[in-house]
Amino acid sequence: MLRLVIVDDHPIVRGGLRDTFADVEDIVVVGEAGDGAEGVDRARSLAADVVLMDLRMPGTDGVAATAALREQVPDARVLVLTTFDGESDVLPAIEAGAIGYLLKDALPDDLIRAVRAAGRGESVLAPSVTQHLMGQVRRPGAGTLTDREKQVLQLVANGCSNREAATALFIGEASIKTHLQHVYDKLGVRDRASAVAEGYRRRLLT
Amino acid sequence: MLRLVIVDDHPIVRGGLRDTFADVEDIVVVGEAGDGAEGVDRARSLAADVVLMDLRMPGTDGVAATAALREQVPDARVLVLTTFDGESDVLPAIEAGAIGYLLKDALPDDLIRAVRAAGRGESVLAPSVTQHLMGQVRRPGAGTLTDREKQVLQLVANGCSNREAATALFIGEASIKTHLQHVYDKLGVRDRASAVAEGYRRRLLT
DNA sequence: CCGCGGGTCCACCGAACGGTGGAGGCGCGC
DNA sequence: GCGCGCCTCCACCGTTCGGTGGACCCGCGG
Repeated sequence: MLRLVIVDDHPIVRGGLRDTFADVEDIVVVGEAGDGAEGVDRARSLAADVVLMDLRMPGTDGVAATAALREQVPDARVLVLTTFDGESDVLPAIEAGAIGYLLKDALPDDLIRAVRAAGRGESVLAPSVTQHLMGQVRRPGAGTLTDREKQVLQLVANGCSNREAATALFIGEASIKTHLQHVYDKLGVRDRASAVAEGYRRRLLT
Repeated sequence: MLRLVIVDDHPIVRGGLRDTFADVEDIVVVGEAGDGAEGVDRARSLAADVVLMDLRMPGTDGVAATAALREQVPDARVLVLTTFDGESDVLPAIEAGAIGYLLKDALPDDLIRAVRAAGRGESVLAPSVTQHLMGQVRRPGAGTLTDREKQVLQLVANGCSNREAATALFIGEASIKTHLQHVYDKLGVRDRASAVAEGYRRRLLT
């Protein structure tokens, strides 16, 4: 029997999750919490096996709570369940010790399977998260942009369209597009805006 | 008679500028330099009235050279002449003490007029630069994004399309577009990528 | 010598974005 | 009560972007 604690600031969401596990024989929801700090308390006092953790919450957020849990309740597995695959949340959450990362658009069955997997110490990631994570891990050789790619990204950050960047570097627009595609692949993003964001996060841009 | 010094790392560009001023009666090009440090020396030893300064150069760049000039040769006016309106260069250059900021696509006549204006201590800015600068100065009330606008920008930085951001905030796609338009206006940019860049530069994003 | 990575370029397509000019609702302060 | 800022939403349009699957050239090193 897996003892599950739900941490989410929305009562509606908590209700939905409780329902999801209501008639699952091997899982019992032993507690709930509306913010991170409360979640850590509940998980400890109720000896949770698995904690379903939302990330964006008022007060102590999910990442901080996850880190605290790993320290204070090492036996509890944290399964992140968040609304959007804000790529920026994935790494912090996993670094903080989350064992899995699902999106709230997951099917109930998937969620149940993921909780069981978490209970066994296995990792379950949403597909899009997996992809993003691979982009990160693929670092050796892939996390590093070539000089040209950095140049192009910098120009894009400075407001250049592809055409303008092409003029700036005295090359064709097609080459800019190719470079940007490579940048997207290496940074694990799908558009120029988030590529710029990643560029700043990784201190590639000024 | 205005004594002009040209600082640019490209000999071709220097040649073109020399030609531009060749038959201007009230301006004489008294010296050239290929990098910032050299430019400061020349401007001092040749008693320059105006220094045409490129920004991107190997070694001492234009911003550093401008700052050095303001200190060592306070009588010399620095007129920045750079290739692209990389918005990121405008503020540093002006903070460093440049009196004007032109783009290299300026017409020769505009350039000549700008040098004369610089000699008189007047400021000349390229139109797009002016706009960007106003976006900066318009800070009281305009440099500050509303909470909603910051939320939208953060989502965009995290890789959301307009549609995804709309779903995330439980509002319509049209509202996202409106918010983004306001963000563009306030930050003085024209697309989401450079909005994200500005967001990081102004420490609005994480 | 040949592979490989980096840089350059091509064509095509659907989708997304940016620009414009509106509109209404809400809360706040004067 | 009225104005104003903020948030929400609409339609239309041209442009740009992203995705795909190639292609060639060059320099370096095995």
